[in-house]
Amino acid sequence: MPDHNTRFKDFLELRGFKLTRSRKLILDAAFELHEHFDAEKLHDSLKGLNVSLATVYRTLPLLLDAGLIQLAMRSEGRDRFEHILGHPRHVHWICENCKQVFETNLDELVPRIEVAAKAQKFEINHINISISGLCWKCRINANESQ
Amino acid sequence: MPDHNTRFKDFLELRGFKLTRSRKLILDAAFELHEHFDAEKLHDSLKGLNVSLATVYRTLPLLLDAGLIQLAMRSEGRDRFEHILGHPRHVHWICENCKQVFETNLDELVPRIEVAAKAQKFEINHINISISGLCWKCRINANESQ
DNA sequence: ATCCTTAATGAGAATCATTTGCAACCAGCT
DNA sequence: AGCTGGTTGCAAATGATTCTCATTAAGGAT
Repeated sequence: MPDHNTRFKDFLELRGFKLTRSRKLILDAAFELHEHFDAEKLHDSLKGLNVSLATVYRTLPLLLDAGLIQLAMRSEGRDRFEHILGHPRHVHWICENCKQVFETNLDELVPRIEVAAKAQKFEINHINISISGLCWKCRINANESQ
Repeated sequence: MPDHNTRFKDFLELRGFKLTRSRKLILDAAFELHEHFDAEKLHDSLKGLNVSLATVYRTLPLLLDAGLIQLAMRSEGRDRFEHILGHPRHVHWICENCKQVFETNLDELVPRIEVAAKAQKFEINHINISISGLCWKCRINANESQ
């Protein structure tokens, strides 16, 4: 059984929630999508399996709480998630022009953030770093059209 | 004339937009609120001045583009902004329990981010760092109630 | 100062992601 | 197998944000 399955099972048990068919399907779908996804895309990937969009929305907070997925960003009016188990934390670089998202690792920044957390006795659950601007391709295009 | 006013004026001129009564009022209101605000709060602070909520929504992107405000975070389904002219960039620490927001400066992290940007030829326009978890007060309460 | 052109506004309707109410269902325990 | 309370699918509701459109008002030209 994959790691994320046992983790979800344990999480639900601890909270007194039930491991249902829909929840299992949603979790698996989230780990089969190897790109950012929103509620609708996740639901689409379950087409034909009779899982309602409402249940997808109801399950997303559980996956977040369980530390299985994280909110990658909000764009075009929707929340976009990504699964994180086994994935290193990373920074999101979002091009404001072409909307593409790039990722880099976050390792160098973490120790400094942890020092700041300790100083104010803050218990970190989640770090979100996103940087918006122009990717190299769009910079070139912007200069050409001047 | 305060700095933010001339900056907004110049920005609008450059883009061929008009400096209207509503826009002036909205800008001033944004700089009078010394806390995070969402569209509705900003609109409330203009009560009686006959500025419509739609215009507040229409002006927010202009203030963002002009670099006068920034999106501080999204919480409880709303976008929260803060004015930034003259304010140092900072990290947001958000307590998931009491929803309070704390701020620390960002100075130590910036140089490292800039190195990463240079490596991928990314032009940074905006850096957003928010960290969620538990503030020290809520940690204590959480432990007590176990 | 008045005209003119066109962007901008206020008010309300429309949109659309996300939530919720509810009756039927089923996971997990006895 | 029977209970029981959490869970679901569906449809309707919600609520932040956007859009429509008739009217108004910047700001350049006269």
